[in-house]
Order: sequence, then C-alpha cells, then structure tokens
Amino acid sequence: MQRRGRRGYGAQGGCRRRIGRFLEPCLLLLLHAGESHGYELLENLNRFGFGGNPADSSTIYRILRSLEERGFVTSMWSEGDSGPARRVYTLTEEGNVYLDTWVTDLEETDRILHSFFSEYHNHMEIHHANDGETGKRKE
Amino acid sequence: MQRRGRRGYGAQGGCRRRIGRFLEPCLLLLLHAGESHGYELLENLNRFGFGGNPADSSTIYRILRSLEERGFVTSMWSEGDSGPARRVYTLTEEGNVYLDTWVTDLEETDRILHSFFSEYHNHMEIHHANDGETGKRKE
DNA sequence: ATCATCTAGGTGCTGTATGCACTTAGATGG
DNA sequence: CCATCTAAGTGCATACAGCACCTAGATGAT
Repeated sequence: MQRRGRRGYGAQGGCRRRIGRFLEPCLLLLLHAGESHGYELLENLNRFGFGGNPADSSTIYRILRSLEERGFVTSMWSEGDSGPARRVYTLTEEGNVYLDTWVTDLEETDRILHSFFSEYHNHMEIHHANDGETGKRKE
Repeated sequence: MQRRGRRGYGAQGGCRRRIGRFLEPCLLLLLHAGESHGYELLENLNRFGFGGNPADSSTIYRILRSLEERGFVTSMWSEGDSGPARRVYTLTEEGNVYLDTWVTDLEETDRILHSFFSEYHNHMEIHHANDGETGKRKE
C-alpha cells in the first residue's frame, strides 16, 4: 500500500491521470511562450478551442496562484502601465519541467481515451452487425 | 447570463468538457455489452488501460448509484448465485443515449487535447529552432 | 466449530476542482 | 460624478475521487 499521496489526487505534484478541462497545462504552455497576466491568459485560452464554453476567470486566477505556491511560476506587479495593476507571471525552470510532465501525462490520457473510442466503435460495429443478422436493426 | 445549470458542472445531465478519469462512460460502455455488477465492472475497467492506476471500488459503486438515480441504468439483486448477493446493473435506453452524448463530448475533448499537443509541439519546434540560431541548443 | 479469506457492496471523511455570484479598484470617457 | 472597461480577487456550493473503514455471505483450512 504505497501511500503515494496525502489524500485525493495531485496533492503535492503528481497530476495523476485526470485532466478536467486541463487548463493548467494550457496556462503553462502560454507562459512558456512568454510572461503574461491572468486577464490576458484568459483571452488566449480560446486558442485551444475553449471557445464555446470559456473558462471562468476565478478558475484561472486560482490556478495561477496554485502554480506560484508550488514554484512553477513567479509573479510581480507591473506598475506604470495603463489600466489597473497587473500581476505578471513568468514560468520557472521547475514550471518548464512540470509542463513536460503534464504533456507526458496527457499523452497517456490520450492513449486511454483512444482505447475507449476503439472499444466503443468496435463494439458498436459488432452490435449493428448482429442487428443486421437478426433483422432487428432500428437505425 | 444563461444559468444553464444549478451549480457546478454536470448537475443534471450535461457533461461539460470534463473527463477526469472518465470512468462513467467506460462503465456505460461495459454495460452496453451486457448487464453486470460493480465488482465485475471494476475488473473489466482494466481493458481501457487503467492498469497502472486502477479505480477505487468506492468510486465505481458511487458512479453506478448516480447513474441509477438519473435513470441511465436499472439494478436488481441477483439471488441464487454463489458468493454474496450482487446488484446487477442493466443499461436503459436513456443510458444508451447518454453514452452517445458522452462519446460526442469526449471526441470534442479529444480535439481540444490535440490542439494543445499541436500548439505544444509547434511552439517547441520554433523554440528549439531559435536555440539553434543563437547556438544555445541543449539537446 | 471457528477462523481466515475471498467476494461484493457500501459509508464517512477529506482534499481538490470548478462554476457562479459578487467585490474591489484603477483608468477613461461622457 | 458616474458608467464602463480592465484586472484581480473572494465566498459559497457542488462535484469528483481516493483512502480508511464497515457489513455480510460463502468457502476452505485447522
């Protein structure tokens, strides 16, 4: 009984096969391309196809804070710009590594997802073929 | 402000771009192949590649109860078999439709996931190419 | 006969994730 | 002075998932 986490998942670092809306790696990737602040990141998230169901700003700000607590990004207030002050985030070297971990993990998730699709389509093919044999097809 | 759910996500039916370990659709698919009970479903989940990090039984039983509450499966106790009584679940027609909804949703998730991979690899290519130009490549 | 173990189903608690409503505040224009 | 936009945040409720633990029938060993 390994006891590899305190409680729940991702308690200290490992993202264990769980993507939710996987906003965290998207934010990390955007920050890999250059420092940015929450409000801007929120708008850039649409690049990933979250258009129809955009992320809530509170989620973004909370993820950024959490990333900072874990040392994956650093932040400073940018003064002197127009508008209200911005908290500008920069990816750290640890954050860079963490992004790669995320990518590896998501690739594994992708494999599982495709094994689900494969099971689904394979099963449905057999299912419909049987409908054909017995003349019970409904579609 | 549409107010399309009570609170949170998936409150009444819509699974909104969120897969977690997507155990729910896996269970639905297994039940589409034929009625089964929790303990057996738990073992068959390995087919989807959850081998290294298997699901907790409590999660499975709770998902099955939740599916029943929403009318996607029905259950009855099977007597007369060997061992302790089993609660045998059967997919309903609504559950069948719900499975298809899940598949459509997961296909959309898959597209988003791949747009992430595409952004990632594209960005890393440019990033490493720039390293090459300035002679700073590390790999 | 009694005890350990396997099968099967379950509850309670906790931590994490996320959406919605709402708040704070500076900047800008009417 | 007020509305609005930009920007960051908090409070609350819900949802999901893992771990520990419990109940109880069946089965085999001592």
